[in-house]
Amino acid sequence: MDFHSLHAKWQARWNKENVFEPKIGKGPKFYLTAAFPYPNSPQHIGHARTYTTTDIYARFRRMQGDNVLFPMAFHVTGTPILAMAKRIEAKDAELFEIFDKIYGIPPTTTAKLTNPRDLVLYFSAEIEAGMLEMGYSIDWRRKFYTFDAVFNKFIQWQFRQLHDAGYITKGSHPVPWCPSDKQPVGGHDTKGDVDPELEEVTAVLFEAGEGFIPTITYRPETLPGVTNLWVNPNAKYVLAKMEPKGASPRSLYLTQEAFDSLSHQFALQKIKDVAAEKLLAFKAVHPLTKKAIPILPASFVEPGTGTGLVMSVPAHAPFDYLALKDLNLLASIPPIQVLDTPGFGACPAGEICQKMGVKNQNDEKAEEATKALYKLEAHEGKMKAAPYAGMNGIAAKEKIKEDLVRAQQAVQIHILANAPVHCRCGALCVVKQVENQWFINYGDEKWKEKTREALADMRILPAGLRRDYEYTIGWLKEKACTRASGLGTKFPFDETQMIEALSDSTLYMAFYTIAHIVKKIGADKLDDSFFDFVFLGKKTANAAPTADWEAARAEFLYWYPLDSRHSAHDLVHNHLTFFVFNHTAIFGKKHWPRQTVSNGFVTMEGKKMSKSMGNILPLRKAIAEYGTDVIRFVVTSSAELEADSDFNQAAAEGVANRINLLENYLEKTIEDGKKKAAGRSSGRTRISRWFYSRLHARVRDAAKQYEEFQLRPLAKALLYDTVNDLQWYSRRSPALDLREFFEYWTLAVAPFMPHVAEEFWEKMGKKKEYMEAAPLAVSSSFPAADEKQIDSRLEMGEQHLQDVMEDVRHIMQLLKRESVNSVTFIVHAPWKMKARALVAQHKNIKLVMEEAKKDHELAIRQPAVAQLAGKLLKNIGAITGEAMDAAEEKEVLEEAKEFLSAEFGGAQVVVLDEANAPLPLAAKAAGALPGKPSIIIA
RNA sequence: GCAGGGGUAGCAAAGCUUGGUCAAAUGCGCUAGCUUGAGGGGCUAGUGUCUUAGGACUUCGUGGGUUCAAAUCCCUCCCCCUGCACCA
Repeated sequence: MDFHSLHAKWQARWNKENVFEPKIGKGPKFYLTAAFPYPNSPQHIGHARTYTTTDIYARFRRMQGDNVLFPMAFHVTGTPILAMAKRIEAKDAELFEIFDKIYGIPPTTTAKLTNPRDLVLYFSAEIEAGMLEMGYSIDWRRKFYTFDAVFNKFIQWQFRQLHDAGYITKGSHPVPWCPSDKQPVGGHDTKGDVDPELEEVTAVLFEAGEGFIPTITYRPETLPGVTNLWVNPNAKYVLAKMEPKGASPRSLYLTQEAFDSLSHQFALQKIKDVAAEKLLAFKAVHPLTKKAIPILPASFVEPGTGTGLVMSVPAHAPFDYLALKDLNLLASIPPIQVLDTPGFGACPAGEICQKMGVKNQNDEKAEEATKALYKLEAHEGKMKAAPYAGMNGIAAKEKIKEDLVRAQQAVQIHILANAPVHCRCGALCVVKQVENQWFINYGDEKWKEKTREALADMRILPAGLRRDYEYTIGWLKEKACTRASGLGTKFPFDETQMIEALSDSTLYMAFYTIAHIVKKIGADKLDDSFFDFVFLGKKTANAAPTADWEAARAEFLYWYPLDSRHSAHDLVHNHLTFFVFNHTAIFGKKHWPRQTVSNGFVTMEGKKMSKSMGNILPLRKAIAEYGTDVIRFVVTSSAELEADSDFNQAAAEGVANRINLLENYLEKTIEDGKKKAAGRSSGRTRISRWFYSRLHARVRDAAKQYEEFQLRPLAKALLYDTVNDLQWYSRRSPALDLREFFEYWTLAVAPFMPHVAEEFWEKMGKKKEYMEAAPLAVSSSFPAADEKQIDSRLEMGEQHLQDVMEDVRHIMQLLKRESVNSVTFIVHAPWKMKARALVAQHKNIKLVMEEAKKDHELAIRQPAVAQLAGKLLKNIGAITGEAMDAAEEKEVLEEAKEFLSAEFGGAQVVVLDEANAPLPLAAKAAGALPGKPSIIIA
């Protein structure tokens, strides 16, 4: 089949008929959206999953008779697009190569995309083209960009609503920061695309010299065990005045590096330089014991980490222990044990170093030992000294931290856990405490409650994600909602700030409903009273609703609430939860969302797609290579909804081959149909009734599977199992009766493979024999199974036949026979069925025999019954189900005699009853069981 | 650390809720045969071990337990993946 000409042909037809541009007020509605794409590069095959899943659902609902709206738009808000344009302007070689090698964009084209707007338009056009080629049933009239003036008006209205509700707050807040660009940095701003990780640590203050020595630690609970402090003898130190919020000013000793970095977090003033030697001459005062402790040199202290000064706990920190050992001071500075851990003595750090063979502070294994000991002591270690005695490491840590901060003996500082992180500009990133930061306060308890209420009424797919939503609602707090730069919408309460990307994408589903009307009205004519009217039904005295306003109001009321929201599952913990929050903040309960559907990602030949691996398959390239319907099918059906699906060549070719196979059968069916008189075939054979029983059972289950997004089992049934059935049917029967099959099958797979379906539908001709006539598959009704044709006895019969054939082959194999002259089947005597039923019922030989005595037929052959019962009991599970009786078994075998003979190379096939088996076969015949006839091959 | 998910035959993956028909679907791969001018494609059989009559035995991360019966239920341990925000 030529998939490529198919796309163009049917997409043109759909467009001509405007099938995807629904009008309001027509029948039951269904409104669904998928997370809009971010056009900073072309889309790859992974992007196709969410939209294809959504489209399959949209097409299914349409065939169920719903008036379906599926819109889309482009999200251009935020800084990644700016960063991308900047990299292009800087002629970033790596980026040019990725575009060239992976996406086939020539460097001359890339070079032109230095303006963010041009970049957006270029990539969004590319993405749109890909979506059109994928055949998505999108209403394109509603497309917009989040930097469009009309959308800006909408978002500003949304933020004023949030503000009025009291959900907008202001405060200060730490962010990863580039001191050279003077901007917060995200993963896309850093060298190697590393995500900067913020971490809060405790800096304990030791009085020394003219001020305090702050030492950062992850383990404040070990403070009682501090014997000394460490200074890097090669680092440059300064004395600086610090004014922390809510605490009195202090003079602190820091490395120059720490001073530079921490001045972004605290108000710091340098007083003077201090040489390391000078520090080493001081004594420090232990904040708990008030004892004087020495300050010693150590090479492992990194000047750029934390404050550049470290406290020493030789009993519990391998580095400290090793450094003291290296200085030969262990004797004069004995380690002080703080935590008691099973399996360890008075100096766990020393013991673990010995156990692991760690030599000195420069040994790589020291890090490993530190982690191992920390993990152990955190859970199993018990604090020895009051007031923390008996607590484990984790509990003590929190308590001590709290106590120290309250006593102003420690301050909390933020560091980058994965430092050093470098900005693309080359500068070292730091943590900056941003003042006057605006937030959306998702921490508001009443709002959380409302959101939980909304969630409780929503359908969440996959169902297991509900707990993720609940958890997310629980831990969300203030979310910074503005940034200094980026595309998008200006923050209405401070127009120097831009609303950031996760905050302007929580309510746009409502905007879609009116997007096409708003475009007509124009941004300059839009104000809050318009949105108040359309979304909230509020009339303001100074603004009388126009016809356009009324039309917009009608659209919103018709389409809302949103029936289904789709995205990949990584958005649950932010976007999707924000989306529910914002809906509850602004709309009444009847407009709260109904459902979310989250899918996994797509891997490529079993591996995660990544730029560095170069295994990204651009969507349009894939379409050109494999065809739309093949991609739609593979991407959505090769894994369960929540799991990652895999795109691989073998699977894609497998799907294409099966489609081609079906097409061949269809061609033949159409040929045969022309020869024969039209009309339903009558007098179907057993095997063809079997085939239709299977088909109708699948069609019956299909609707539910679409509704539940069980796309993998559904796809398996519709394509793989169906093709296997077709092959068995054609093996069993010389003539095939497939017209009805194709009519049902074509419509049942149409949501998955809309182009193939249309082609098949057209080939079958306008006059339908089994289905309601409809010009296009896309606008046909989803088929309802003819349940009268479903017959489990037929399925049992074919299964029996296959079992019997397998047994014959097995016997032949054991006898090393290549061919046979005859195969004789001896069907069990009817009384055995009775005995079987008793065994299944009682599962106990004694009870079976007692019952058998009451039945004349069984009573007269008790030894045989006992023997049979013993045999059946061995595999009790095998006989709990329904079974065919002797007559049915015989009928199946008799009917298939010719077929069996052909299968066994023309052997004579004989079917006998146990009762009338000839004497020489009597022993064999006696072994016949229900479901397992005796087989004699000769 | 917190939260969620997972470990099944060469690979991928279903089964686990509701224990028995599970040596365990299905696809891929592999082996053999047929078909085809070759290849691709298609068809058939096989693909844990042993077995000259359809059988037996051992398997579903580890170690225990419950049960007549466990991949499925309970407990221990080991290992892997994802997310933890200001970033789309």
